[in-house]
Amino acid sequence: MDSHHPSPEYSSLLLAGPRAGALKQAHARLVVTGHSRSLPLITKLATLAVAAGAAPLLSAALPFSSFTFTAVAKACADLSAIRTGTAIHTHSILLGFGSDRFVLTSLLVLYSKCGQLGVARKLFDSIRDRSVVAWNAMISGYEQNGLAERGIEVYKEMQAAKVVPDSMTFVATLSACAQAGALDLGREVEKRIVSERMDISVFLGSALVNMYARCGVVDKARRWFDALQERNVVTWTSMIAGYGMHGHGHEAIKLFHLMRREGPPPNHITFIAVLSACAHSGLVMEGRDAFACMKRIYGLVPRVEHYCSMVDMFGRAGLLDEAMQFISDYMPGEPGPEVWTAVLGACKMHKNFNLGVEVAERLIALEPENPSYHVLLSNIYALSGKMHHVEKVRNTMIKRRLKKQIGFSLIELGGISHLFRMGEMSHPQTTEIYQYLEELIHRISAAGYIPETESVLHELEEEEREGALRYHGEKLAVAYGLMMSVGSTTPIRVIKNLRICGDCHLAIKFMSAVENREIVVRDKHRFHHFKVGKCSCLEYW
DNA sequence: TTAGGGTTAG
Repeated sequence: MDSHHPSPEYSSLLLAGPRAGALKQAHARLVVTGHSRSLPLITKLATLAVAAGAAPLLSAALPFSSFTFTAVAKACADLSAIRTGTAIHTHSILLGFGSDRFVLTSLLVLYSKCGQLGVARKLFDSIRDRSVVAWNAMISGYEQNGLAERGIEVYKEMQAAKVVPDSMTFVATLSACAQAGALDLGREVEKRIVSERMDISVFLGSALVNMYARCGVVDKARRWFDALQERNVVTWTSMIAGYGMHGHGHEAIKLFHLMRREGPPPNHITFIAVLSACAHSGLVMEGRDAFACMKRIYGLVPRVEHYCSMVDMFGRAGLLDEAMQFISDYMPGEPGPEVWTAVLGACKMHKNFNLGVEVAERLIALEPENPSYHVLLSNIYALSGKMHHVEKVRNTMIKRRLKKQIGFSLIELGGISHLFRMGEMSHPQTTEIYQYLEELIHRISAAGYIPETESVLHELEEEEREGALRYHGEKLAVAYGLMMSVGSTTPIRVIKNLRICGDCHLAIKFMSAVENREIVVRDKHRFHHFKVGKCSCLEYW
């Protein structure tokens, strides 16, 4: 600025003088005309503001920079303060930072942490010359919000755009693969990491262990675990959880003991993994021990998840009385729906209908609009043969317009995912698939398979009841996988978004035997490894 | 000097 010829802005400040109201107007003018970052102008403004006794004006007048916005946006993201964050976003545009890529990336993160993926994606698309950081933030944004497939798409777009990935790209993408069960892509990423001789940080190492564990290749996960230079609590927890998820409870406990001897101290999440592993393998004594040492040795106060796991463990083992006792003796406060769901699961498993109905009704009273509780109640009624009650629950659901989640199964062949809903007809090879499935059902029936008709009663929609069992998505997906790989020995891998039903579980056991193929199904919560007519879950699901 | 990361389960 030429001090001999004051600019109009400078003049307007002089004109305003030490008067708060006039200074506010002058400041607004600076902002609007884009001079709010001019140090001489701001200094003059500050001097006059102090003279006017209007110091609070000052903080608002401090010069803004991209640093200000990234710092504040990050703070908002950490606090999930979306309202303040949105205000910051507006300010950044008004003050001329609307296309700053640092600011835009930090806002992208803010919106994705607050679950607003649509806005995050718009910001991402608006960034010119996106840095690798922006790409990574978008991939992990989708992944963290449960939209792993979208994250994978972004990774593929990134490859197509020839952006050079860094280790964080791989960490985020591996996490997306783990969530989506995209083993093929996970392996591809692993190949890149290895061939580029990338430094395997503890983050990247944990991501690899986690990917293999959650994609159903536990031994490969363990090989990575053993090969890592550095392991932290997350690495250990991923591996233990991996064992638990696959029904290898003893391995999980063994690793947990090793961790206690020579690893980092376990945390809350480690204990959830350990307790769940015990619950799914019938290791009640080991679970009790773990729960006790959690408080006594590690000073960790059990949370509702831990209580749930304990109840779940007792329940699965058929110790319903102990489960109820545990709730009343140990759980502080009123037990919430999570705990009752665990009890209900046990009632269903061990055919304790009276307690089951009581608990289900209690759950519906707690959350009347939650469709899954109605489904559970109807399952209990169906199991106990009270068909008129099943019908009643069904009618309630229709009246309240409660829909249960639509199930689907995925199978990945040659890097392409094929999706099957129940009775799926849109696949180009539909006719062949159904024909193959029919033959398969014929052969497993000859081997002794009898459909579990009670499962069909769980289906609440009218159209689903018509021969529904026969054409569940998982059966179609498995049939497709088998049909497309006759003569091969590689396992068939299917991912399902809900829990597998009893009938499909039985049918796939038979399929694994008559086709002599290993079939791996990942359902909403666990893995089922079917091999020569047996499943790794040992019916503990 | 600014922006991005790995874990549980129902």
